[in-house]
Amino acid sequence: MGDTGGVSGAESEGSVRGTDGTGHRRRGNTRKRIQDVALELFAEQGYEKTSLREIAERLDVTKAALYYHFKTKEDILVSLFEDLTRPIDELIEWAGNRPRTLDTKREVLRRYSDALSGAAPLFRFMQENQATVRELSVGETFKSRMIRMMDIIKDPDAPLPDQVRCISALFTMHAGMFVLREVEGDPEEKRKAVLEVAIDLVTQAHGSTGEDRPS
Amino acid sequence: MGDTGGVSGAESEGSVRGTDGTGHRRRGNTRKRIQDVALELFAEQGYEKTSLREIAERLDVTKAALYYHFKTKEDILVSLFEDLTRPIDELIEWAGNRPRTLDTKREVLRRYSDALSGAAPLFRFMQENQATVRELSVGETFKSRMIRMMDIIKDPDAPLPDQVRCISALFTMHAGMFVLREVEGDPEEKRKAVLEVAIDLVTQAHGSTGEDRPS
Amino acid sequence: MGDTGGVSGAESEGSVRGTDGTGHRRRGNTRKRIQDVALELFAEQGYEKTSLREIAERLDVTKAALYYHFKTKEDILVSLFEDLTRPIDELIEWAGNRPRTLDTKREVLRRYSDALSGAAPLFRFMQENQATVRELSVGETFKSRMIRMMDIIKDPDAPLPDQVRCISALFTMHAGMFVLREVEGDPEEKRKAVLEVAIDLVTQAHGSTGEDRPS
Amino acid sequence: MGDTGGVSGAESEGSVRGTDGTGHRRRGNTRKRIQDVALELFAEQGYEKTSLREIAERLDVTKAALYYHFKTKEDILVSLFEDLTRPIDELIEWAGNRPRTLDTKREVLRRYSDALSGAAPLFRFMQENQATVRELSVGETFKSRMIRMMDIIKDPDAPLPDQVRCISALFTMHAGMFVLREVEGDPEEKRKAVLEVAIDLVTQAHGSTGEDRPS
DNA sequence: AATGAATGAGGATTCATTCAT
DNA sequence: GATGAATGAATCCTCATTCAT
Repeated sequence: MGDTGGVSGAESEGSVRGTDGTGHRRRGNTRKRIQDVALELFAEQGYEKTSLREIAERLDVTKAALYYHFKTKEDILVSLFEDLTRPIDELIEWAGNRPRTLDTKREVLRRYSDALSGAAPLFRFMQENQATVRELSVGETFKSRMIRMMDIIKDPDAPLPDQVRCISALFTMHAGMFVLREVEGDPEEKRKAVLEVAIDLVTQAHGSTGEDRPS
Repeated sequence: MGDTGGVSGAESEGSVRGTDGTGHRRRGNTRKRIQDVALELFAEQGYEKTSLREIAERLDVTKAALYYHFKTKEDILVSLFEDLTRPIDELIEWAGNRPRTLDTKREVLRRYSDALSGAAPLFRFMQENQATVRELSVGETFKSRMIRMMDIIKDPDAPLPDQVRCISALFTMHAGMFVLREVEGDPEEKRKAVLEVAIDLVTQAHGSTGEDRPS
Repeated sequence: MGDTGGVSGAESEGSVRGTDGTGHRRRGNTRKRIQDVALELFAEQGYEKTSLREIAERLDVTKAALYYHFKTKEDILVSLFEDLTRPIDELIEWAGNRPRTLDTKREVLRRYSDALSGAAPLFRFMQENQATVRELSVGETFKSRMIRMMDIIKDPDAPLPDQVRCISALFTMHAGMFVLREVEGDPEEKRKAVLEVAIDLVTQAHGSTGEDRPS
Repeated sequence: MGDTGGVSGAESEGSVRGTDGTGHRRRGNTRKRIQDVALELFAEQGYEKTSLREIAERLDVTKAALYYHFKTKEDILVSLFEDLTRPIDELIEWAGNRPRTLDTKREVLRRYSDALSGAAPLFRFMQENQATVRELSVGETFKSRMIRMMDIIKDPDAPLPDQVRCISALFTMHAGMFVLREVEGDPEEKRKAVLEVAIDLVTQAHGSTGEDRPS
């Protein structure tokens, strides 16, 4: 499992022995281990195909143990979502307090790209399990986030093709994450290429409306 | 569900000749009715969440009747896929026999747009159930179709951003189908806007390589 | 399949084209073909594991066609049983009208051996599906036949070991049919060896009671 | 069912400590209770005809409870087989380390008789469900056990009739178990009669080869 | 002499969840 | 902080059988 899949950034899975900062017998990492394994399996096989039995078996605990840490299966997903999408919430908040200039939008895309690659497996999961996720609570949450993102970069009064360009910019970034796994090349370079195209799209969209032109 | 969801174009669901109110002689079309209902439910709720019981109930037949017409649940999906993706197969074949000029690519996108909107629910389904579909036989088939499409419009030696533009063009068309349901506007106009953006993307990708320039 | 499996001795399965003796377009062999295939599958896989679908598929007819010829699945088995065990009925009748001398018993065993190898697959089936067959009508019939056979060769007042010898003689002949498939050697020779042992057993049983001694 | 059917010798079925009449706390022994009931039903009705529903109902638990204790239906049978055929494995091992004299063979038969009657219902089951068992994993296991037993008492270079005698000895013991239920008499006496006949058969087989003669 | 379409009953199996310990 | 044992509801699927044509 890659580190990007880790739920709490820095230390994940690996460091099992040792202290958790307080100097005590480190326990309490089970919750995170559950999240890690769940995310990995959800992303790999989908939400429905991943059973709690499977998660428990991988962790070598019983299903009942999962229920000590999470109220339901859905709750595991919710917790992942909350932990991992905070950067995006912050981005949305940050953008809310700024004028909707082209430069802002470009900066938004740059930051979004970072946020996305910091939680790639989760976003891949959301993308590949839309039908399932739609009837889960995170579905609503995710959708409203996306709508907020669109509000930020898309002008509802612009000509339709320009609106499409903005939507496309966002989706290109999402799709980029897993479609480009099929393409050769250094991941970081690919990310930059995707970002470049997304920025281009938004720039073009802006250009035709003629608000503030890029160089 | 619009008529585009119907499996064999013209008459769908509605026209049930024979005694329908009295007994239940609705001869011969049961197979198609199953496909129609299945597609509708698969697209709406996802593949896993749609049970054969539900399909059967909607049609007012028993589950066993479904098994008379299809060998397995997956088989229903396969049959839908085969029936509905024929136009895309033909498109791929057509494009295979042509030089890969910009004009060809644009024509491919135009035809692809038609093909897509002729089987919108199925494509929406494939998009929203990728995790599930990946381990189904249609998953492989679909993936190989997509790769063929990419071979047609994408130059593997072009700079990365241009390759991304091409991929983005394709995904914009896919995503356009269901994301734009959130946007106001006439469906046909939206389709045209999406197509315009996709063609633009491919054109730009082509331009920077400098093969054959558009006007 | 094999000729011993054929329901009516001489011509089975193979001769499809041609006339059925009257000079007409041979029809009416379907019933027999069903019996042949059913016996083959019953013997190979067991009664429960053999579905009517499978039988029908092998014959390239529909399940419904089977119901034209036989009232139920069980009925197919019953018909096989009736057709194939006639020789044994006749043997029992023949033996019923004779004194129970050692010579009679030996002759019974000889004839029994013939009868058995004339319907080997059916007997193999009966042996290997006793649990199933027990609750079928043929179960009762078969059991009563066996009891009659025992009455013929076994003396209820003989010492227990001698009674066992007689039972063993019969079972040796049954088991001989399929256990010896594991042993190398010419089938006809094996049959003779089995018969020899069976006769020996009955002879010994008789000897100790001292009725009429063999040479 | 007799105690010989019990899976773990001593206390079976009956002794259910805990509140049995009131609630349903009959802790810990559920696994064994499942085995007991399954064996009883398998032997009585056959493997296929015995549904997990039936087993569960008899135990007054849900089907799902069975799946807590056993992975599949087949697994229940496998567990019975493993638990109950250990004595025979030991016998085979014991015999493997000894010269193949007549005395050894006789001792083998004696011990085999004991082993058989210690797991009579299972052996009856194996005998009566051969067709079914053949495609189950225990089928292979059982067959290889039988072949090992034959290796021990049968000389592959002896004349065919003598080989048949040895096979017959083994089958007589198997068949003896359930065919003799039809014959009057004390079970223990019947067992001894069967053993005597089996030993006789092996002795005769040995005698004609002339290795080491009995008294 | 046979088919096409369907049914009702039941099969094994899996799942998320609960709760006393 | 976790387990062992169990449940209830649902899943896909298979089967023997029927009947109008």
